[in-house]
Amino acid sequence: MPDSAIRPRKEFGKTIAADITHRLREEIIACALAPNEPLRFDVLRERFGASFTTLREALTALAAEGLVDAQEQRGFRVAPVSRQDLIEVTDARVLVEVELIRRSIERGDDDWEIAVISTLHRLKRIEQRDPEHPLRDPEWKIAHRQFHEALVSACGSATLLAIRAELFDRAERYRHLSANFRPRPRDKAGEHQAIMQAAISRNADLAVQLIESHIRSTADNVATYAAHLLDTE
Amino acid sequence: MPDSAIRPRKEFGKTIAADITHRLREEIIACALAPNEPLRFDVLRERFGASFTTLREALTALAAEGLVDAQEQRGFRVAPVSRQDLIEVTDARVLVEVELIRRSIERGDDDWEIAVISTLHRLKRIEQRDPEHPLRDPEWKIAHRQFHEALVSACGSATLLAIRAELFDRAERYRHLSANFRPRPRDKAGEHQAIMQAAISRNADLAVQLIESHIRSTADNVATYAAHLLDTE
DNA sequence: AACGGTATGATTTTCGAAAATATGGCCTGG
DNA sequence: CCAGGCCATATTTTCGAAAATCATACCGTT
Repeated sequence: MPDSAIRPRKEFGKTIAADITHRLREEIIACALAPNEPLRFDVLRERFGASFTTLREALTALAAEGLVDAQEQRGFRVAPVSRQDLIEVTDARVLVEVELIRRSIERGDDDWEIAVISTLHRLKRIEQRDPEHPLRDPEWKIAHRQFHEALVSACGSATLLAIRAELFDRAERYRHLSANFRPRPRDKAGEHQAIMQAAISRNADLAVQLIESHIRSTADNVATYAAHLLDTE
Repeated sequence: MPDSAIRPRKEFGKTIAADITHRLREEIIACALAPNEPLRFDVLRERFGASFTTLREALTALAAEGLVDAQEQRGFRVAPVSRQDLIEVTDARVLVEVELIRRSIERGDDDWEIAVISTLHRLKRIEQRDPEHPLRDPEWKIAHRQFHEALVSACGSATLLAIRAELFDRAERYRHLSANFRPRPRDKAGEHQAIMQAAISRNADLAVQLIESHIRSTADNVATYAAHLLDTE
């Protein structure tokens, strides 16, 4: 049969709702939809070509993830940003990520080591090929995410990994927020390399320390260069 | 005007969807809807008197909370239980709760102390009045939840509190799971009292230690008395 | 002119029908 | 008798219209 007769437009998941959830999440994280921006159904309907209820389902899911703010009877909007929220997300990330790194270093097997090494390798390749601002490169974003995921992938707790993933998304939105105003990326390549080495050599204390300062210094960077976007009243 | 003319049936939130989310969550936590039970729309439609899309929205939200399992194109079901999941939830709770207790003890003011003391007082009152199995008493459940919430309420992080609340719900479902098979509740009153005293006297290390064993021993209890429900294959 | 209430338009929220998809039984060929 | 494909039925998923709710401008009264 002809495969693309009408094509009920599904790219990510199997359901349209899951697909739209995915696309909306990406756009919010990338700040293509700005913080606080109202998410009106007319607009979304035209933009994503789905019906009210399907969109509503996607927005509800994102509200549970903390990327969307649901105001009952008054619609949805992109979750606001604030210095306080940035601090909370950063602290929570440190708490969780530190625990997961420790567990992964303790439990990780050969496959884990291979995953850490190879994801870092790919990340470095992309950085060499294209040394400009990495956050604008979708490939870099994916590789970066996969490296950090690989680091904690051997922790053994799907529950904590899910929490970690949500916090990572929320933090990435802040990184995008400041990306346009940051002068130059600092030496992330070196930091990633050091973290990898500490992890592979099973030096948990060092890895934890490096991860924590990696997370915190990134957040500090955001806080300074996106200050004008965070202190709004 | 006549207030209950037709009454569009809204008890909890302002929207029907939020109300149904709330009611469904309660029933799942209380195991009125058993783990793994399929959540078919016909049945839910009759039970909650809402339409497909409204129910779908509620189920999607609960899926994001980890209480419902969404199988694309094959509907929803109550999230399964397992020994592994119980361990993960318990470990995650310890990680988060310990951190929040520390912060609350450090930052808590007079109002915090009052909240901790008064919520414990109410809890003890209810336990005296009705010393049988407390999980069957909705008032005890609320009071118990409020005491534990009060303990961490001064932590200063809405983000971590939200994560904590989700984990608390998931753990409470396991407690209900074993409630019917547990011979007698152990001395929770004493444990709560000790935790309160450690917190109020700002003995963080002791409070942390007590909370951790409180959480872990409850989980151990569940693991033993609900063993036949956890080791299914 | 200021205030309060009301009508109007805009927007969200809910509904049940219709389309899409999965499930289970049946039939055929080996 | 079993395996594999096909049709019928059950169930989920999506849609756009209709109801409910909110926001705003208007009008009359003080």
